[in-house]
Amino acid sequence: MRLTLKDLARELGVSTATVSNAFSRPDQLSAELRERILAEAQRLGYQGPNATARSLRRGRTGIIGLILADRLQYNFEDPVATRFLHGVSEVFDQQNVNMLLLPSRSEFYLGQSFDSLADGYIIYGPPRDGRILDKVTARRKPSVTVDFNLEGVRSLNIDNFAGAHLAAAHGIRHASGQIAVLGLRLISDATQISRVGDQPLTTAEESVSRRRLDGYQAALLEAGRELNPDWIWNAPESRYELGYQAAREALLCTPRPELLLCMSDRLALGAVAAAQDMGLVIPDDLKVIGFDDIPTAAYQRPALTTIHQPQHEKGRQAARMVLGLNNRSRDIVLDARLIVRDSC
Amino acid sequence: MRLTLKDLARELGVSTATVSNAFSRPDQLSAELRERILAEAQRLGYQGPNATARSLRRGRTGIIGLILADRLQYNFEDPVATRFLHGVSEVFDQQNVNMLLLPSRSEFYLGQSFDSLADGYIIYGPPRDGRILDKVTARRKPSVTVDFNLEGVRSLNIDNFAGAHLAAAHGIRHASGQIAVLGLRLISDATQISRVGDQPLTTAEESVSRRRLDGYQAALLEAGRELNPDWIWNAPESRYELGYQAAREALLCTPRPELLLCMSDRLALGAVAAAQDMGLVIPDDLKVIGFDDIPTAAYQRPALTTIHQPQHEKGRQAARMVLGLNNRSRDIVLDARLIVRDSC
DNA sequence: TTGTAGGCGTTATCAT
DNA sequence: ATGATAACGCCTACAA
Repeated sequence: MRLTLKDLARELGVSTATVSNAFSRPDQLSAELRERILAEAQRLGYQGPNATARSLRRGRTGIIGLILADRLQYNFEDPVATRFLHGVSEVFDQQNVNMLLLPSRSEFYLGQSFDSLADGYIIYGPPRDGRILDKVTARRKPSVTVDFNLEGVRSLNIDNFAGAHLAAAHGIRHASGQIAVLGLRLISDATQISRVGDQPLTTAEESVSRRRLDGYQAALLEAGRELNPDWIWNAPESRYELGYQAAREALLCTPRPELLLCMSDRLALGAVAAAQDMGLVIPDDLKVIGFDDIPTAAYQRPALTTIHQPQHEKGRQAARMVLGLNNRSRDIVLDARLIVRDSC
Repeated sequence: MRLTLKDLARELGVSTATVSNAFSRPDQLSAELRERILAEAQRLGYQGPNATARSLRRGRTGIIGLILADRLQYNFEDPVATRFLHGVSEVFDQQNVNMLLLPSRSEFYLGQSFDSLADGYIIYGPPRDGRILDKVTARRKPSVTVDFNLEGVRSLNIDNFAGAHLAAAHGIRHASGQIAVLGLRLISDATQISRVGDQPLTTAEESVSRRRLDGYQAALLEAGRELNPDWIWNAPESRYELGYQAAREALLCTPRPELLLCMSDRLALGAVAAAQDMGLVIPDDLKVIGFDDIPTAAYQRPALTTIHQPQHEKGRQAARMVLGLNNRSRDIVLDARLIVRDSC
């Protein structure tokens, strides 16, 4: 059987309170007694207070939950997510906080409700199932939404509208012909590439991508140009292959687009490959602008012109917000900036 | 004040047991009553059983701890680690298991002992502080060590010796001149690049890298050649810049090495860049072989010849082992294989 | 099918 | 400085 604090107390002939103090509040007992207790614990193989019991009693666990919009694995695959997590973990590391990774599969929350284990939540992207959000907000624990907004919860975003605006404005300065957009999650529940046309789009509140689209459109409008929904493609996920596929479709249309505005670098990199495989030269025959500024965007030849968003810093900020280390502003919006390289 | 199961029971005029069953064991009560309870819970804003209390009572949490050898952030940065986590999370996703990421900072375990929260552990790489391992093994929970071995704990490794042997054997078939090794964590507590010389090395038990070194040496010996410790450089971490720096040092020596055996692809990619910056042409002037086969190794020009290790599969296996889904063999060793590309 | 009650292992409060 | 004791919120025999 497992040793408990009580066993140890009995063995030593002291009270459980004292043993507890020996581990958790050294100032409450004499150094000498504490020493004796710790030594005995060591000898008997007692590993310290049971974390579950302690959490129950104390009302907190030292764990922050990260609710990830996508499948868990996606977040280890996509450099955008990875860099965000990297930033979060940097702060958690410093603060001795544990990170519980929670996918947003609804079975999880609706059934098991492990969620109450965490002292707070970072919600990275809008969960597919909205009921999860209800659950989290009902807990009234410190929470931060990232890349979307939720009534009554602090949020952290980049300025997607402005970023997209920069991209489009730069793009049309260099391309006068047809423009196509490779969008990301513009349509709920899509599972494959599709031309947007008259399908209903997500709203600006719930989606980063929609705000990017609005940014593109505003810039075009200001230049007296227009973006027909038929020239917008939607990808359900930010993946190279989907970018390749969508770009291929777009580039086979007439008139062939001269500018591709892509809502992620991974889509853009796929698009570049597709163009090259069709014998097009970038940026001469086709200009491509990405979004995110992932590391590969800079390595790639031609290097990708894109919008930089500070993912790592975003992660750090999110962590600081949820831990209450950042009590200044309520909502935070970080800047996005244009990085001009070779593709446009 | 927070609602508890008891409050809900009182409100409804039923027993706490019934309410508990409504949430956790639907078959124990009439569908009708359950419905009523759930509805009332919804109405009052009761979010389901408190996870901490439930865990205390049940003795398990549905959480698996991942003890990461390095700083937490390193694991989101290094593609080798990332792909491993990706594999783990794939299985956890399916099995409705939560993943608690634990860095191996000792303060954590020695003081707070949050560790007992987990139902089991995957220990990815040897923690810097060995006492952590004592703590974990003392808990007697299902555990798996990855990339190292620990008495009494199931382990998962790739065949590092064989992999390195393949690399070296291939290398000397194409290069007859001087050979240099860019090693990884061959020396404990190193914090920067250093030439190994007569510094003491880690043992084969505790380190992947040492087994790789043995593999290199065995292959060279079989070919009647030798590897002088003066031609081995050590990097404390697998990073591009360290590879660059070490390679630069090595390539400035006389005779200039013709073959670089690198213990990670990131080191190798840095080495390639260093060589190119020195005006060397790969593979004509210098041959480079990496280890890991990270995605970039294939993209890069010249594409990197390297040893493939199935990181994703390794993650899946580790997850299956710790969850007891894999009751066949005790220890597992996965194959590594040579991928010949352009750099050698 | 539903209710009663003891205990999971701690820690905080209040005595002594 | 140390001890006694009552929670923390839930689950599960067992009884009804």
